[in-house]
Amino acid sequence: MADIARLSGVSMATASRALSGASRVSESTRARVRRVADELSYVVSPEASRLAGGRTGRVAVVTPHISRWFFAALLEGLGTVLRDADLDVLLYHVKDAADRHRFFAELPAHRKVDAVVVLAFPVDQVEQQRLAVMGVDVIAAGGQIASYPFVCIDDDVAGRQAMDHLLFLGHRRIGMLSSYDPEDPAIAGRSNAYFAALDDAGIAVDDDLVVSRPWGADQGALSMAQLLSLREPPTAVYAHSDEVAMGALRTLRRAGLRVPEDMSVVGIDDHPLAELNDLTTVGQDVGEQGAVAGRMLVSILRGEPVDRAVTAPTQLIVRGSTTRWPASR
Amino acid sequence: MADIARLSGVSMATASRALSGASRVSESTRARVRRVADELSYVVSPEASRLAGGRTGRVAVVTPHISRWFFAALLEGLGTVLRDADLDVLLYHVKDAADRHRFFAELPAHRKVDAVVVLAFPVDQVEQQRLAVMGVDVIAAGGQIASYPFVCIDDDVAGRQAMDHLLFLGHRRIGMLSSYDPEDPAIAGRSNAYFAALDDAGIAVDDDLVVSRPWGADQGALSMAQLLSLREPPTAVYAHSDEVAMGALRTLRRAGLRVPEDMSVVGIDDHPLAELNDLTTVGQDVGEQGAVAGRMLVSILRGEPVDRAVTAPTQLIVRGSTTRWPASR
DNA sequence: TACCCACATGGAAGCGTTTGCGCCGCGTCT
DNA sequence: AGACGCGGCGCAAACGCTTCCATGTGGGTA
Repeated sequence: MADIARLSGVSMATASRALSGASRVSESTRARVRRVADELSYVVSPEASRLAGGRTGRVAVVTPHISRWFFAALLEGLGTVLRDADLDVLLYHVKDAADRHRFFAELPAHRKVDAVVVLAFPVDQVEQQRLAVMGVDVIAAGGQIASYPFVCIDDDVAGRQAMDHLLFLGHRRIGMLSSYDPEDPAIAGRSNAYFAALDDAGIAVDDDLVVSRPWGADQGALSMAQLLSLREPPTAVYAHSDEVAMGALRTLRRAGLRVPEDMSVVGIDDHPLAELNDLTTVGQDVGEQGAVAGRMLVSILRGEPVDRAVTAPTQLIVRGSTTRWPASR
Repeated sequence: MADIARLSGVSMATASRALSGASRVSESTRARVRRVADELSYVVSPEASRLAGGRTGRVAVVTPHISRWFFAALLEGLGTVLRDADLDVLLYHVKDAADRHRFFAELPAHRKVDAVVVLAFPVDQVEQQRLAVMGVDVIAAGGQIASYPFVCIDDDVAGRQAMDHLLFLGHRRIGMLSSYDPEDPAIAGRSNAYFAALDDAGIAVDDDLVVSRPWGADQGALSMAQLLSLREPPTAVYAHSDEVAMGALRTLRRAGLRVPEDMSVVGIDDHPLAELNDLTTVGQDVGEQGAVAGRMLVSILRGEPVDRAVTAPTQLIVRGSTTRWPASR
């Protein structure tokens, strides 16, 4: 930087101010310095810059999954906004309990970022305290954590949309393909919706119709099989996510059952491949949620006030996997 | 750091040495300093550390896609290895031509990383020169760039495995669902394999059987439809990727055609949902490729010599979407 | 026993910015 | 016309660490 200051005939102080933005420098000086810097393709050292007092310009994103569509889409939306705000994304993949423990114990992002974004997993009290020692802002995307600002869908609502659709179609015997995932908070809401909808419709819960397995398409296939092994299987199933529903679809196909005539299936998420499978689902715009989270974060870093909670809309998307019961002919 | 030096009764120089690793410090001193640091949950400032001379401990990963399974899986494998090596991942999503141009023009990662990993997209001469001004190591994963060390599958081989399978089953009239993607280098090899396989089998190419569209399941569906609009459709189709193949599967299902009896379908990649659709494919271990790339990178940063090219194995995975032609009964 | 050496440690000079403070000169207000 | 205010700019002190070089100590060697 000393060089470029000399070459543009100003002091380092002025050069710094010229390059770093809105301080009190004349427009002409700024332009000159900028031009010199460009010619030498010079960029300020982020380390030195940060050291001298300032932000790191980096944000940590911690996520339990990367290759799962939902998380990747969230990350994508988030990344776009952060990039536009000139923030770099430091990715922390916390894939299992061991990683998780290590992450919170060692806080690898400590002193490296201005904020952390937690993607769709709950953070317990102890972990929140650890996060607090980093002394940075935290927000949650795709999942809800009371202590931090967050953006996500309302799982109760989404679940109700799916269930009410099934009920409206005349189904009375509805199975639930429930997913549990130690890292995923979304589940409770989606399960609650099932019970609430049934309750409102005056239908008693049949425990046999609720099957719970880890998340995953293959697990969905197994869950569906379990329902098909019942003396009296359901006429429709509500899956916690599209991947699970797609697994169920396979089992149904293999069993020679017709969808939707013999069995209606509804999922949640509107996964890109859901359309291919003609799956009725409750859609959400995951990328947009990531983007909203990104914008919130930028505001927070600017010191502006933000909503502590934003709920993303969900909407039933009717495709060919659901129909009236008994099926009209 | 001054604090922890004082508290452990040593100079800053010694404290620094104790914390940073293998310099000449007595074991007892080191332990004492470490303990004090832990108690105060102190970590060295990466900025200051870097500024004083040293690596950034960061690696840039630049990728054209995030939510596409292949890229996410690559990233996942890569991230795991880099994390174990105490390297942070800075994610750069270069989603379109504009992003791309901006990335190479501004080099946002300049001075921020020790190395950059390019995920499965070609970098032209001019761009390579830009990368060179960053003065860091570059490697490619999931795609091949002659100038840099890389790890990826051999697309010619993978394509041949798929095509030869179809040919072995007796198919003579084989369609190709080709994907083009300005960002994706893999395509040429997969197309070449088609022509080479046909040539070796003494079958003339019928241009009508080759349909080329942008990547994507929905595009695959359209491509398949195009083949079905032929006077004489093929008896089998070879898709450049599983997503495309799954799109084709939908079209076939809608057309009331049976797979594999009426039409065999083979893809490439072994996408997680391929199994659900009982899709025969040529599998590759994408996560492992990412991991290998990560290990290569770590070696390079250590100054160790590495292979400039590693080819990941691929293998035909036979499922239910392919069968003999004419179909036995 | 005297001397050399290796090893553990301390002192201090940077590393490349940002920024508080002060200085200078010009336009304005009275 | 003189004093005041303010914009534009330079000086130099941090920022928190690493590392070169010097110093002191104990053990081994002749």
